[in-house]
Amino acid sequence: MLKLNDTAHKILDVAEFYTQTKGFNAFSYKDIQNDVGIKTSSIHYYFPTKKELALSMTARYVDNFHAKLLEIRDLYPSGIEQIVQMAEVYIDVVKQNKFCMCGMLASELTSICDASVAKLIYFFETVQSWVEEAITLGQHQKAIKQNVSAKAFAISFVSVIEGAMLIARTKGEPNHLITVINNTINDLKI
Amino acid sequence: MLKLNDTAHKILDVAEFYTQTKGFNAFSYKDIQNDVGIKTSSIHYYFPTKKELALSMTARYVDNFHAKLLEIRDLYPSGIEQIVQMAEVYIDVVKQNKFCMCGMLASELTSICDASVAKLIYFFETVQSWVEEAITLGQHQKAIKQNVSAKAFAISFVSVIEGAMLIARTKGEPNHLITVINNTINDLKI
DNA sequence: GTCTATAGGTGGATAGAC
DNA sequence: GTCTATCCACCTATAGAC
Repeated sequence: MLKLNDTAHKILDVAEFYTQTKGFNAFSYKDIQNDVGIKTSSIHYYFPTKKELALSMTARYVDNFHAKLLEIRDLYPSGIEQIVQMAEVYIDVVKQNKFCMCGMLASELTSICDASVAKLIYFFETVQSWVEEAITLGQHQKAIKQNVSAKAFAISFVSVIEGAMLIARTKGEPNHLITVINNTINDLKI
Repeated sequence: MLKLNDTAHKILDVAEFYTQTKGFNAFSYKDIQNDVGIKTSSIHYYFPTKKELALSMTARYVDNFHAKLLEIRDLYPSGIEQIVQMAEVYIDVVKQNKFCMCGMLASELTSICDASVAKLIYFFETVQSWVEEAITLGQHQKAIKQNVSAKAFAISFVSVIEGAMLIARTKGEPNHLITVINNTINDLKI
């Protein structure tokens, strides 16, 4: 990720917020102007086009999210607890009436550039790999059923979270996501 | 659903196509004008506002999708085969580089009216109920594991399909969705 | 780096003729 | 029902002063 100054970060904060709450096509440079207190022309100084803004925003989000996952891995020695904590991150997102930024941009795929799409692909693969390793760890710790395929579970788990967030969103509360996560994790346990 | 004439249906066809491929916020009345061959002002004759267009489009889509599910139920006596056929419908959508309309609108939730949101909620509940009944049927037919909770499975299955469609979309091909579906259905079988 | 000013286009929507 | 004509607000983006 290129280094960004404070103003650039504030711009990305606002862009990120609107992307996760309303969608990338549902906010404008004027919205950023109002929230950051900087003119639209100054936003163009940092991000010449909206597509470039999307790329910087996505790159930063993907890096931050990955860092959060690595932090969870450091903090929790239990594989199953790592999965629970990761799920908690997503539940928090829905509690704030937000959607996963990468899920949102996946839906608005035609509005972003190829480099941003590549970041989305990398994001989902990274999260899947992280889940796969947590599952494998949990199996070594005899806390997760041995007949579960860590890889297959990881692929489905990321998908089910993304989908459940979307459905939870329609109801304005996270219960749907929480139910899906609880059922899925309970099925894992020995 | 209110009765619509041929022109209204053509307008909705185009709006539906763009919503599923690009998103509701990513097309304009001018796009419809170009594809249908009718001026934007005439579109407003049928659908005074874009939000009303969204509502009619959603209502029609939800009805059509439900009819398709009932048709599958009529055609296939096997519960497990009903699930396979339902999954096939979603795979076809992704093959056309489309996303589920209701998933798309769930992401763009802030751009539609409350009545449309209610249709989305109804849609996901309807599909879940249909899946639940197919699972219960498959269990009576001794083709699906008895220890599976039909209700819990249905909730997760709809979520996993929506999420897997979104992730498959980033790669431009349906393999991710197909993998998730195959893994999920294989786990069901006795 | 941030501003004013503005270009040039597109958005949804309306009035009124036919 | 469909058209022409038009409104005006908004959009992304740029030029150039400070």
